[in-house]
Amino acid sequence: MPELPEVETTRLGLAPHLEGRAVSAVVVRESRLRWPVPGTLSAELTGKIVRNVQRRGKYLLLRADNGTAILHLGMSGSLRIIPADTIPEKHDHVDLVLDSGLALRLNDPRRFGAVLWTRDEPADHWLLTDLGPEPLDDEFDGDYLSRRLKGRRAAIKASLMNSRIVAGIGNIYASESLYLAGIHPKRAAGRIAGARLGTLASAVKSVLQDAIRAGGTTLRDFTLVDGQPGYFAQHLKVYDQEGEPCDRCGAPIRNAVIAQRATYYCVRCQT
DNA sequence: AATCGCGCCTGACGGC
DNA sequence: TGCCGTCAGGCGCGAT
Repeated sequence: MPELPEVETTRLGLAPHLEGRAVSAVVVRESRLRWPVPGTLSAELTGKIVRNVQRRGKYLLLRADNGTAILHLGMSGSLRIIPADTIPEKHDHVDLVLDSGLALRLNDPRRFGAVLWTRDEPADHWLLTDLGPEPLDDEFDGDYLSRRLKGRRAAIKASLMNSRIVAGIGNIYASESLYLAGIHPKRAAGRIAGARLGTLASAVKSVLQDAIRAGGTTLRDFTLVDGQPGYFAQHLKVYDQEGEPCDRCGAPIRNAVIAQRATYYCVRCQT
């Protein structure tokens, strides 16, 4: 589920509840996530103040003075802020109880998400160290793409979803960005003219920013921290729109599998 | 070095 | 109603 815009809207919702608050307890009901929730998490975090909530790609970073909790939502995870005494429901795996009487609660039916802990700089953690630049940073532009995609024969859509090239773009926003840029998702990444890569970098930024503004995309599991859905699904031009007419030319949107993932595009507008 | 396919999980949905 | 196959927003790993 959650790609960069969903994680960012989650971060924006969490920050005012977490920043400056102490963690009064950590409850792990199910530690079998993508990687086991470390047994040391509670001892490390209890009594500590969350200094700030950051995001890197699709990772959320809860920074304390002695280390950082690294959270990932996988395919089906979501985080809520709830009264600490709320009865847990199915798949409510981890709570961080706060001294405010509220709690941060992770729900993740498929358990592809993660809760980890590091005492070091999170940027040096093995999960984050190889991540490409943030797509919303100035560093991510046509020149950067030109350098990184040179010679690559993989489909541009697979390259956009490659977190070593650029962080945070998943299946929905890869399709949407390529549609906005007018680039066929199957085109070899290394065979796109420089000017078009500039257009693509701008399209990625525009799509992500619009999605963040709308609160992200809710297809099924994803919710904002208050339990409300994100509304970007209404703005999707191609994703999950197979057979619907293209906004621009009216041709039916197609669905094809590229790099093992469903991909949506307009054959007429994307070349 | 780059790319591909697999597997980790649960749940929803369509066809029979 | 139930069973079965397919698919789903991610991502690391081993094989090629």
